[in-house]
Amino acid sequence: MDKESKRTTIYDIAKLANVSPSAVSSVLNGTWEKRRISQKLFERVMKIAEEQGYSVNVPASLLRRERSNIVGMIVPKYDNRYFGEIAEQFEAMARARGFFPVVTCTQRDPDLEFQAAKELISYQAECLISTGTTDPDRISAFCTTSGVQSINLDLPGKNAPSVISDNHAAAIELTQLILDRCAQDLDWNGPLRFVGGRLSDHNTAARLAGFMAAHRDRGISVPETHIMSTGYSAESAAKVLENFVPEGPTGLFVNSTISLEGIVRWHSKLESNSELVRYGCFDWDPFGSFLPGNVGMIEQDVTTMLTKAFELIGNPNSTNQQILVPCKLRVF
Amino acid sequence: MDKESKRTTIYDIAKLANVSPSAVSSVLNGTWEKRRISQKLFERVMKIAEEQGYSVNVPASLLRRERSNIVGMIVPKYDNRYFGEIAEQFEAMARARGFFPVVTCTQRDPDLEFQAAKELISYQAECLISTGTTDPDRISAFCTTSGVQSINLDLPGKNAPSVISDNHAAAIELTQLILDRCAQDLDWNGPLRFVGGRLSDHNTAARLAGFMAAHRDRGISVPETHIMSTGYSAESAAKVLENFVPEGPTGLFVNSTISLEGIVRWHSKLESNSELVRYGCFDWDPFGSFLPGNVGMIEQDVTTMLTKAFELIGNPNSTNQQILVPCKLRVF
DNA sequence: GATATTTGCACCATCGATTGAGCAAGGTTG
DNA sequence: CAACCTTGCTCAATCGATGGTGCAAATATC
Repeated sequence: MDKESKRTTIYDIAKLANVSPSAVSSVLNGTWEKRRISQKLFERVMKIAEEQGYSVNVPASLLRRERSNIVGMIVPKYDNRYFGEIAEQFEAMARARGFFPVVTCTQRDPDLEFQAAKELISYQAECLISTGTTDPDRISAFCTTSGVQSINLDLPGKNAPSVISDNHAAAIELTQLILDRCAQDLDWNGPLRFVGGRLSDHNTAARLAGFMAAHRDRGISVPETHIMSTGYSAESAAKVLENFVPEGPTGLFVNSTISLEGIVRWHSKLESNSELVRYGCFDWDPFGSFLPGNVGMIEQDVTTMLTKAFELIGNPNSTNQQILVPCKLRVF
Repeated sequence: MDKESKRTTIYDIAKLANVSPSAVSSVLNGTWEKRRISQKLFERVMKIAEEQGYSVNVPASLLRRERSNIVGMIVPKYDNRYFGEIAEQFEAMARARGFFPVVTCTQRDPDLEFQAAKELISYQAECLISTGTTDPDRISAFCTTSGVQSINLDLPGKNAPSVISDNHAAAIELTQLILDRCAQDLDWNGPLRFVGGRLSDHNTAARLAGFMAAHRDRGISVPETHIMSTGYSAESAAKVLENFVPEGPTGLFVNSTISLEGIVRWHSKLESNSELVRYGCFDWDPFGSFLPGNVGMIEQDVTTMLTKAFELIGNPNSTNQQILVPCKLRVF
């Protein structure tokens, strides 16, 4: 109880119960029956342990055991529903499977991502899930060297199995929806503009490909100036449209909720023709359906993605395949 | 490189470099100069360590050292900007201060909260920050027994210092804003309705007190039926208003973004008089300003709250005080 | 050139928990 | 009652890293 009092150990309890530390250990870690400790001693030790507020020293325990049960996850941001849900569900699912989840947020910074990965491995994580990581291959390579399993989520990599959304298919659906609504509401047939994201990133590329394919299917050609991918931030999305004043019907394919913030800001400030704007967004937000002009959003299937990811954990013969998970189109 | 290859240890490196493990250890943990290891040996060991992809076994290291530098945080949800920012900034600030942050999300489940707290302590966390915890005192009590510092964030407790928003003052401001807008836009003077949250929870109580005070200041009495606190969920907020059809001007004080979802859903489905509704929300969301009828939101000052919290860490003579942090009113 | 000092490392106990091996007391079997 | 089994524990090595202590070899001092 002193400031100086160290946490109680099995040795303290052993002394109090007048038994050996190994007996205490087996009581506290559940192997007491296998080790033929009497019920009576079990109860005595448990009582003392509770009185003393004992809790295992996990690091010490880890040192001796073979498995850590720690599963690490790297997430870029917590500022949207998608990553928030990934983190939340990952933790819940990991716990349900007897793992100890450790999630860390790396701000889309490749160096921080790598650094955090190394830290998680230092803490003896058995598996590392890299979510939306800018440079997943560097992390996977390091994991391989360290003998740690790694899995990519959301963005694929070459050095580890990847569970990602079927961006291409969903982008086609979303593009069709926006085009349909533009035709229906505005009597206008595109082409749409593609806003947000990074062309160098796999997901943006796949979505853009779907976007183009949907246009191609309808015989609509998209001028290069309509591809406005300037990164993942509300500011850059607002900026790229700053000087764009729609002179007639306009349709936008918005690449993320973070870009959507910029779009909505731009849209709300339009002095004219704002009612001639329709857009859809790849990613879901609970307030999305109340935004004027928003015709629908893509909700990625986090539960299925994580389920697939957990199926890979501890499965050493998994190849570096890409597992595509279909998305859900939410129509407003 | 085998599946079976254990991670490389200082002993492996020692063998390869033909030196003692303790020399390797001091090279790798930075104490080599103090321990008078030659520059030459330093370089030799570092080279081998890199080639072998060595990374410290933190648990083993922790076992021997006195400090773990682990700071744990419990967060209820990642489904809104407030907690998302808390988690994100906590991690960044902890890293900047040389700590290893571990955040875990406990779904507003008191048992899970307690369980997670115990786990974090087992992992030798030096300090535990309980954010928005239903039963913080139970956790603080356990921390005290275990000799671990604990700090409450967002919701106060009696057994540990608490850093919380000045809910009362901000609620007064928000209530005044909504009342002003109702008067201005609708020529109507309240009383407003108070929706969402739990009356048993300190923040809801403080906000309600502010809400009532602002009404009292203007000589407006609030009927009991206007207090509609039915918990933290969009469903319950929508449900409590399900059968309420405004017959004239209506003003709402919404207690959280999660409740706001329900409110907006209700509002968007109104068949008449929806233009006679004004509301404000205690909590900020980037899409909030685009929601029709929303006159303003309270943004809690996460950075200041966390700064205060970090000032408490390692400060044993901190009393179980409540530190109030002012909020920012965002007017739309 | 003898002594003192510094340099450069190795040795070993230790942190707390785990676990294979071992052993004494009591019980069973023939 | 001897041989054997079961019960109920204890002993001691071990996991990987750390750091106090010690000790040769190299260098400096007079």
